[in-house]
Amino acid sequence: MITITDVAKHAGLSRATVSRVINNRPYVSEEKKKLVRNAMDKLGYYPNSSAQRLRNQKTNIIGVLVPRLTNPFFINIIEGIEKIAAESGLQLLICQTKSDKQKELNYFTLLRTKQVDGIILTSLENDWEQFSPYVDYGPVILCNEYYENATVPMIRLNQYEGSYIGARHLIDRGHRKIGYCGGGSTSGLSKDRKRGLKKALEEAGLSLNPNWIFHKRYSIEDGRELMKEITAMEDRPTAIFTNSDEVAAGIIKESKELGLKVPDDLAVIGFDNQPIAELIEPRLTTIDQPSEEIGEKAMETMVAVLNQQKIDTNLKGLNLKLIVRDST
Amino acid sequence: MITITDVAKHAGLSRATVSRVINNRPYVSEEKKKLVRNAMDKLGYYPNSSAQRLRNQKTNIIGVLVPRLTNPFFINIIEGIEKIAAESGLQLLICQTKSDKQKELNYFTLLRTKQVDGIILTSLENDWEQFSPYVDYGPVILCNEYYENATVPMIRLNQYEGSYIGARHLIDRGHRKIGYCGGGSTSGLSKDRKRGLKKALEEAGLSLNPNWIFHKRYSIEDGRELMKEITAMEDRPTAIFTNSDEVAAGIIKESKELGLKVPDDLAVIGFDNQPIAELIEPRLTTIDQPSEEIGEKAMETMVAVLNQQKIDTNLKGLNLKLIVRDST
DNA sequence: GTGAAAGCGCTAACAC
DNA sequence: GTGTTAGCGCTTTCAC
Repeated sequence: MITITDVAKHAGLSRATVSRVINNRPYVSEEKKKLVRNAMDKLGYYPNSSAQRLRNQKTNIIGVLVPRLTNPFFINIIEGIEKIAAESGLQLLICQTKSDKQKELNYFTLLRTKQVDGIILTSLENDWEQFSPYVDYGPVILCNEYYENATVPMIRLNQYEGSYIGARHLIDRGHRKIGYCGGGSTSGLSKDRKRGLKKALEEAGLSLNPNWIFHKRYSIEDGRELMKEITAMEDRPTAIFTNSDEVAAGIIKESKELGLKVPDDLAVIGFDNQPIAELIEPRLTTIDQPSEEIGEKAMETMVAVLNQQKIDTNLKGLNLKLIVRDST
Repeated sequence: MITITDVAKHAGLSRATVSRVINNRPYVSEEKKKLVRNAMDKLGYYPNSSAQRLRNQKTNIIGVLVPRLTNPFFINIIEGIEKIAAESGLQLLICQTKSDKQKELNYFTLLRTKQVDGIILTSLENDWEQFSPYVDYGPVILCNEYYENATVPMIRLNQYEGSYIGARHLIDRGHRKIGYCGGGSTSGLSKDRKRGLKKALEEAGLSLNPNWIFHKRYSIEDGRELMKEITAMEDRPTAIFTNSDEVAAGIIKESKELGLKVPDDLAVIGFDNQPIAELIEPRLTTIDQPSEEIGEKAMETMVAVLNQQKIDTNLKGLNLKLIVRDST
């Protein structure tokens, strides 16, 4: 392996000077700079990042926790994060929690072992109480998910509003028996979505039937199962509000096998506005989330925090948009 | 920050002994082991990985290059890679090349700056000639894509066969005017897919019409554009063989807007067997690829290489399977 | 079994 | 402007 010492020798200079050139530090004459550059080229020198990291006590890597890579919504967030990261010369370490509490917590050792300079969380499995002790080991930022009482910066969407306009849409379409398929965790997002729905129902003099509340459904397959469950009920909702386009797509797919018509027999509203929402038939009415945008904001915030800038921890949420298509 | 020195002091022992305990080395008495463990717990000590990496001259990180994270096929490969990586105590650094030649090449600096111990490539933008000089900087393994003349281990699928059975299926259905939408790069995969198609055509006394060959289409949007192009032709194919379910889905979607019937006006065959293939209507006939499996094999090979085991560079390809649904 | 000491490759005071 | 030197936190001879 070629080291800085080799380059120094080859250029007839000291390691300090070579280091200055590598890091674009001032106080090096053009002449010596050229000498160093030549030596580096000739020897094919590349600085050893482990050594740099040990010396500088930072890695320039940010850990990004997502539930799973199969969900386009999180890929979009990553896209936004990556864009800003690249601009700031930071790398990403992408970690799948698989929606597992323990895995999520374990990834905080990245911070403790100094493998990353900070962590961005896009989903939350644990309660804030579980997290809070880990937050001392380095900057942590929440992106998408949030807690009311967390003390770290949170980049969030206006889930309460989003859920409200979705529910209103169903009510305006004449539905009075509305089911809900949502997270059911203790996070702010999860609570706010349910709150928004309830608010809309209440305003219309309706209430949320406990039999029509379904938790922890994420995938297309989950959606299909859910549809089977619903079909088996005596008293069925006429519309269902879901937490993701995947679940909604599963419901629609299964409804066809079951010989039921969407939206006539069951109206379905998704969440995310993924590509699949356009592809499936009937096309999915859904709530569009500016996912890439929150990714960008989260990373910008991380950069600010790493630069010791003070920032507001609880930023106001961005707005969501209802996309009306054919499933409602 | 708590260092090994702190732990040593606290336990009243030397740093060497602490290090032995951390790394489960023999020749430490149970008594002292306990002393060290207690000190580590009490102080909340975690070893600094930059220091470990510098000292050990390895990172235990493998770089994985994929074109983009939005493609489920590559996510599946990653899933397989990750499974074996976890078992071997290795971490993954996932990198998107965005199908950019330069970006792909740039990621090899990860190897040169010792940020990763090895690289797994799942797609190829550059020719083998471009790559070969970089291969000296550390272990490189090809997974999915391959070159005939490459000197690195290659985990591959039997693309020639896969393409052949797909084309045969189309021919058996009575099609004589078959279009092809494929990579068009110099990689073995790209060449073999075209070869398999040509072989099937030849056997049936047909040939590939140059007007019906389309390159570099990857996304749903690309598929829609492609369908528009095809529709605008005077002499149109009656069936099209695509390189991915996304493109195929785009074709189907657009055909509906255009008022054309799949498969009657145009039969479409996909590649990958992604979730979308089941969801879209008509459901997609496609070639199933054991993507997770090649990911696993690739990582197993990487582990073997890192352990200095000799391995065969050009392993025989795994077989592909035709899934017949409604689009053909 | 245990410890002292050297050194992985790099950067940054500090001296000149 | 440039070089000398110390040290980031860790592991591993080598001596005892």
